[in-house]
Amino acid sequence: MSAIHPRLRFAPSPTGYLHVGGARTALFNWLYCRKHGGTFLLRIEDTDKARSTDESTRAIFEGLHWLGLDWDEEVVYQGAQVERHQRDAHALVASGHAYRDFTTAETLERLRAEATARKEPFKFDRRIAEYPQAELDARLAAGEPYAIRFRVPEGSTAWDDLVHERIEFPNKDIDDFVILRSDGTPVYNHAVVSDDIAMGITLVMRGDDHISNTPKQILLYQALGAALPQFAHLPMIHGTDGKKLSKRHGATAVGDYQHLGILPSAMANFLALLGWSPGQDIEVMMRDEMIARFDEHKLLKKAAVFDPKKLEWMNGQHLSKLPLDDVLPRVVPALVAAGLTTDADVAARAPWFRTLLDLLRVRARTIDDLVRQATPFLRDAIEYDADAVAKQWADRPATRDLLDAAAGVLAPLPEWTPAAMEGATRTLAEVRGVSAGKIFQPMRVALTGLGVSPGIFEVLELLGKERALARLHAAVRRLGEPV
RNA sequence: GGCGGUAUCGUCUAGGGGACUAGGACACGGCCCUCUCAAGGCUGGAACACGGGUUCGAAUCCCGUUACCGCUACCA
Repeated sequence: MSAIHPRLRFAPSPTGYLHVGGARTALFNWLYCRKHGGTFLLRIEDTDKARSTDESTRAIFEGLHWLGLDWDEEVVYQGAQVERHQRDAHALVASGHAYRDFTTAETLERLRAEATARKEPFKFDRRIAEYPQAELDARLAAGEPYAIRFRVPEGSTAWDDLVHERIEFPNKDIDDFVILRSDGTPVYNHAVVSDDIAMGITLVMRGDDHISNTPKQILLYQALGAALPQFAHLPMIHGTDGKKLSKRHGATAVGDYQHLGILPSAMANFLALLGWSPGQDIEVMMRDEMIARFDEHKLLKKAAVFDPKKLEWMNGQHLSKLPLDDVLPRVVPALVAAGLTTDADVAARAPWFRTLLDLLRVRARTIDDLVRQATPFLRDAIEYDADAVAKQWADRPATRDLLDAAAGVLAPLPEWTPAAMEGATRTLAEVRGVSAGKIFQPMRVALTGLGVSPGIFEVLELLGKERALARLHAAVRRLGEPV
């Protein structure tokens, strides 16, 4: 049943950014190929010149690159295939599977309007396109424009969908559809089939909004005398309100998530779980594991709702579970972009940066979170968070006294090690008769300006003795000032 | 309207006739851990759309209803 060498394609039309729905379709195609040793192809469906832009094409490439979905052969541009589309269409005319239709758009519109007025469904009557041979020749000779319509045969068309199993359509419900417009350009269904045949596609995996197109395409394959590929129709992705995902739902382009500080592996992991489940309660998967576990037979039929909250959680998981070396290339540029450091600085203090980011990443959900938390460690001056100050520095004189004392016991330490710092501060707490937390919390605010940070001794160590003491003194000074 | 598709906690899902007092995850609440947060552990509430069948037995199979989605273009 399965082809010897699977060839799959992702075929977006470049009329916008790379949508998360499209990204997920691409992901499943890619996963299938990587899992089964297939070839993953990319085809840009730019037949609609009015809506297609190079910018969109670039956005699609970028989105795919970012997600790590690499294609195996040169990109195919559908717009460059029109000659073949025309050839195939005329071949169908020659073989009797299609016919020329001289009916003008205006006439069609009128007939449709009339049918609607009569409350009848409009159905194209192929008899209005039939002319005696002599008249046909005359119209042709006169150079009258005509569209080419497919002659839908009697019977019914069915296929065994990889996710839906058997689907069957009575052919009587399918109108004779246009495959080549009167201006010589191909219509979608025809272009797709012609291209898929030419590209040797063995499995067409796409959104289930194409289910109704499939019988038309199958008919085309058969008329063209080509072998049928397998079909797999993936469910759609909806917004939180259950409607098809659109701009109204906020971020829907993969690029949006990239800029929101999401890691590509987390995005891929999250997307893969929309419409597929590896079972065994497995959720978090790194790339290789995802490929290993991917199983097209476990694809789901039901549309899924895109939940940004879960995406964030997933990102937090990846942020802390990925090898540090895989997350640094994503985080360092963000730090540089925020003006907190430079590549040269990172290179010069690599071990320090690794320690810092390793400590920070477990408590961040997005790269943006991480950048925010790294700020006090990379700037000379810190900003005090009002809430943290209000909470931890409520009793200003007492806090001032405690911080002063803390600086006092830390300053003489011969070695700036966590063990030494902990000993000194805990002893201080004992002497003062307060819990250790009563010292650590105000210190945290003094050292980072924030109410949240890694362990206090890790913070002290990361900051270094000089800067740490300076911040404690600054806090003491600040607490001495009138409010 | 016609045709097609779908239907388990708010959300993502496990489940493919008895193992289901329906499991996990996100989110939400509580507790533990603890110098804060995150992570982690424990824990609470929360679902088989409805109605008929088939069967000794149905979340699982069949039919219908309802809801939602898609196609019905010389759009893709």
